[in-house]
Amino acid sequence: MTIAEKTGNHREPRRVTAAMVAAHAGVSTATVSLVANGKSSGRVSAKNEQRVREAIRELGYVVDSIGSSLAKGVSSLVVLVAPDISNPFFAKVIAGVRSVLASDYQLMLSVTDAGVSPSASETRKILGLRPAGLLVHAPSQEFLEEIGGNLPMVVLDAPGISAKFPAVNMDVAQGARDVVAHFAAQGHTRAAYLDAITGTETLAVRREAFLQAAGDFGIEVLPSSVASSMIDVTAASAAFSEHWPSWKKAGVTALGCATDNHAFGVLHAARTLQIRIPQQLAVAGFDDLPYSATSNPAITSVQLNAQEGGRLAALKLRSLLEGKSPEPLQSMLPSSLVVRGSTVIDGDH
Amino acid sequence: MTIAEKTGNHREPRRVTAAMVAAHAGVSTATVSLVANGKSSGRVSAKNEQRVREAIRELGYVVDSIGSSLAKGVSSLVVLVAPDISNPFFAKVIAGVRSVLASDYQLMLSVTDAGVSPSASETRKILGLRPAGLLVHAPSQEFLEEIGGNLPMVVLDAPGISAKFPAVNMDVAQGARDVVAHFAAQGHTRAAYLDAITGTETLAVRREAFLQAAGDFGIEVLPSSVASSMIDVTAASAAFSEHWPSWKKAGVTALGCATDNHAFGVLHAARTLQIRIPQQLAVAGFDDLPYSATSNPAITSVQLNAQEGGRLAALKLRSLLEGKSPEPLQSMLPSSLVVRGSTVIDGDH
DNA sequence: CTGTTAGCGCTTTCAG
DNA sequence: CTGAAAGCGCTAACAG
Repeated sequence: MTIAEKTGNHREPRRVTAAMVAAHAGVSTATVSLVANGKSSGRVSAKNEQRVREAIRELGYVVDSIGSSLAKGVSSLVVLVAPDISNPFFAKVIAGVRSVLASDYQLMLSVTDAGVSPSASETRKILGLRPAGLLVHAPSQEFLEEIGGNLPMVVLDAPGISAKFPAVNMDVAQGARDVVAHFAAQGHTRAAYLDAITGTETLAVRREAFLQAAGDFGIEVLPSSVASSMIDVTAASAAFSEHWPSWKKAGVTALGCATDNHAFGVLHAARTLQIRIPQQLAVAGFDDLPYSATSNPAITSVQLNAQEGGRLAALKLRSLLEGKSPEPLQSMLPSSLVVRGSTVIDGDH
Repeated sequence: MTIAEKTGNHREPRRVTAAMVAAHAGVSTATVSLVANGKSSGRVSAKNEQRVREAIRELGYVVDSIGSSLAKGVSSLVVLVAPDISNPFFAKVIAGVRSVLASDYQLMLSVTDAGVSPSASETRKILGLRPAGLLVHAPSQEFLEEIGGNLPMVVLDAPGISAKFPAVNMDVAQGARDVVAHFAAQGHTRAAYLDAITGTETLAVRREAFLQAAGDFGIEVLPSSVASSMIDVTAASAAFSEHWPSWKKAGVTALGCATDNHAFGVLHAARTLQIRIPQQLAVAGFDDLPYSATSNPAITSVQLNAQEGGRLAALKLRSLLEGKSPEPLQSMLPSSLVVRGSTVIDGDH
């Protein structure tokens, strides 16, 4: 039977229930439940277990997660809440998470519009699924409040969060300082910063650390030299184009970007505006996307270990779900600055 | 109360049930259900409806999706199955989908390892959630078989699928022909193709159309000039590095890539190998990622309208969910070749 | 070891 | 118009 033939007729295929399996195997549904959930050891006779397994296979029975969730009060769903899947950086986080969780839990991604944490009503819908746990990437403060502490949850990339909360962070502050130090070493004395519009903590930390370090290194960043745009190449490009004239006038020769996506937008605008990079303007970003190494020029960027972050966060959640307390409760992953052609003429290509 | 204070105590917050609302409003749960689901018109008195609404607000009641799903036999979940979220292209598809579905359905993304459709067991888990419908991006044939036709479903980017099936496709074949025509116009006579390793139809179509068009345009593509790698900048880079010596020997001067990600890998390797692009090798890809315009050189690519594709697919699914038949059943979105510096010296930058 | 039973929270007939 | 009641499929006590 081809797919085409099956089309259109969405008739409910008679769902195989535990009761059917029980009848088939000549046992009770309780026994079926035990076997199907791997809780049979020492509670079901070998003979019955065997029978049930056969019946399950023959009938193609799969535990209905809805019924199961309702009975248990919780599903086996782990929801990964991410405000910015468009960021390729994020795919690595997922890979890390999957490597730990895939076998025992069902991972689902809750998607929102670019750069935004779920709204209150979206959050409630997520909670309505009764997930076993939540993995939250770069959440806004409001979102965390919304969730409250009544669900096993691990946050990733939320530097502002209390130390009592299971979390995995990237040392973006150090990254920002590295960027500024690098700018200073290159002799820059006036810089600008292109921020992202979003309530995300990690981005606030990047900006604040950048500004602070600038002060420490004697690099001037005028208030008017801090702009922001959505995390989007096009939006960043537009924002930069708008601000460049005044920045140029103010003597800005170096630009820190909240993300590599922003840096890409700047590169793009720079071509149109005939700005030579890095000679006229040095540009650095965060995230070190796979594309950042091959752009023109290649982008100097703060590299973050996304996959390891995802893996660690998933491990912590796993502990939580098993009733243990994650050890250590919080982890901080180092970041490192990768210097390329967008900040130095002879940079790594 | 701060988040920190709430930490650790995952005590079950007493869930507000319909029964509690009913008691509060002095009606039955049936009435609450009616009102909560907006089915009250003409079935509940204005007075009672008012009371129930108040009670709902006061208690902060939210319909429990698990209980609801069990009773109805289906959830309000729409699962978007995507084999390659690492592709920024995909974020646009999601944006399109959300614009149509967000308000009435709950959208969740099922993630897999890069480039692979869900395994049979993963598929069953997805089905176990009893989603209202499925949106499937670039599925493998096996996955479609697995699902069967017993669930409202719309596929995106699956050119091989039967015409009877609701689908939205991108005209990648035309795109491939455009690439070849472009190569021919530039005087190339020997080309290679860097394919993706995955069971995805759209990629097979890209390759076949490329090879076919090459024949038509008198461009030779030796069997040994077709290589493949995972959809990943690093993997593509390695694959290209490995094959380049023999391709070079064979006189290859143009390279078609299955995706822009592959093209990025090639660009990357080309730097190391000191291959001048496009003088020595012209490189073109598919997807026209946001990054493709700013790479070095900028990548000539087949542009696909991802967001519109997502929107159309969601509209079709919506029809299906409302019991209607999508009109038209299938849509084909045009593609267009964007010529840039990776294929012509004076290309668009 | 095994089956019976009572829900989980909600929707939906079906009498009143 | 309204409420009582019967499930949806499963799990967890609890008796045997």
